[in-house]
Amino acid sequence: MKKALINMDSGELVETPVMNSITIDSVVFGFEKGSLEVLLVKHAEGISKGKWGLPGGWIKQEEGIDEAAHRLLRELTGLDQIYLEQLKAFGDPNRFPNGRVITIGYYALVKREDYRIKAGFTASEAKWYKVREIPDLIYDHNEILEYSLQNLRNRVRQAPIGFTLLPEKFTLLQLMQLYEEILGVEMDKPNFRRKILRMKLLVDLNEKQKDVSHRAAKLYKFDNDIYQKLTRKGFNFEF
Amino acid sequence: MKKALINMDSGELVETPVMNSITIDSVVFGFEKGSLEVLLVKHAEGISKGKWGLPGGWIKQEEGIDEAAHRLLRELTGLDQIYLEQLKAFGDPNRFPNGRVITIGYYALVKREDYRIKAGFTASEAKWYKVREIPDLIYDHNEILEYSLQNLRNRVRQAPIGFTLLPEKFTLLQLMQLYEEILGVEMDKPNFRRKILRMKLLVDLNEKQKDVSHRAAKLYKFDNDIYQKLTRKGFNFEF
DNA sequence: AAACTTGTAGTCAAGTAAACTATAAGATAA
DNA sequence: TTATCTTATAGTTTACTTGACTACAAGTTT
Repeated sequence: MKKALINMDSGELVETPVMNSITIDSVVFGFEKGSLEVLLVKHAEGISKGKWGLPGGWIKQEEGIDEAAHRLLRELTGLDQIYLEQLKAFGDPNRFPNGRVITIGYYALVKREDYRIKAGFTASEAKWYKVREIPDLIYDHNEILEYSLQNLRNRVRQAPIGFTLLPEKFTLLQLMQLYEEILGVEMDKPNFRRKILRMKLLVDLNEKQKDVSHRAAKLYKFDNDIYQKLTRKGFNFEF
Repeated sequence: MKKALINMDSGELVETPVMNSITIDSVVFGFEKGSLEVLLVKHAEGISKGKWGLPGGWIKQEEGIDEAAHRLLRELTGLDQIYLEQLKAFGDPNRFPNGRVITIGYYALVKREDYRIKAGFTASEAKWYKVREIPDLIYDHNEILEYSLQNLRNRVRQAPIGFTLLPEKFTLLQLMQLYEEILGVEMDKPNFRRKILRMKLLVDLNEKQKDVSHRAAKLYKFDNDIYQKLTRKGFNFEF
């Protein structure tokens, strides 16, 4: 068994410096058919066997925390190079049954179309749950999820991170429904379209939807350059 | 020497569960005479002797992290019951010279008038620095400070946390100058006053400044109840 | 009393938002 | 092939908000 020994007065690491009372747990959001969903994994071992929880794990001693979050997500779900941001640390002394473990929460936004290709999981191990139908999770994971949802709702009004949840090419209606779903409000189509187009953040692809049983809508994509410029001078998405 | 022993495979704590590779560092903001300032402390021991840094320390095993942040600030500066919020965790593997230590950053907003009464420090141990005149700090504390400043600038536009930096009773001009200082912009007095009064967030105290060498301005205070209501439906302070 | 400083009120033009109506472009069914 | 349905897109109107600016009020200092 590999061990760590720490002088509690100076805080100096006396033997091998390790970092194993800290974990990372990620809330991975996806959007499909008008619903906001979260990726959960089923725990295979220990007391929490069979229960669902957020994907997560231990930080290695030589890696940064953002780095660890990316690695863990890659290991658990096959997702790579995704939008991932730190939420905050959760450290209630009793959040974890055997001893004190602090966890650093992350939230990720993924395009479901990409996930389908890269996933290394079977349905019994990882599953998308609608945010309105989340079961009882292990430890304080419900609290972390709730916090990240609240955070997402705030963030989405300050920065155009919502786009990260949509496919490369999307229609204005899809975008509007995404905002409606996240913020829990109803919007007016003409007004939404005018407002978002005025921001000049979207690029008209001069393409239309295919295989839809109604008038096809124009496809747009998100322009990252213009977004960078807008962010620097500060802006917000009040709908 | 008190020690901790941890099984690195399962993550279980084999002996006394401890939590000492995690610290807390707080950025304490204050506002005086039109300047935004940060409280720094001088390090008395170790390699960093004589250098300035953020007030911080180790989390105890049986306390929550918010709790620890409050305790540490109380111990180091005598400040109690202040506005304190978690920023995020900083965990670059090399941020700390002897071994891996993750720190959880907090930021605090205090009323300078209160601080003067409660401080238990002499000037050689703790000092307010203007944010534009911060010296070289230990470890990655400059980075943490920079991050918290950025965070403050964002937060201040979403929620009326700025009030926390002002005395109980303040004038509209003081409030405006606070925003100007934090956001680094110039504002128009009449417009600012109209905008902020329309929010109905301030209570007119029907009192005036005293001992000023010009026409005395009305004093206002911040109404917490109304703020709570406003927060629930979401609002923002764009100036 | 004049000059000065800061506080407070109001005006006006330009822009924005919200609610709503109308029409266009396809798809499907009678 | 015409009518009907659904979704996309354009435009109108009214109320409100913003930003720039002017004016004046209320004290202080010289």
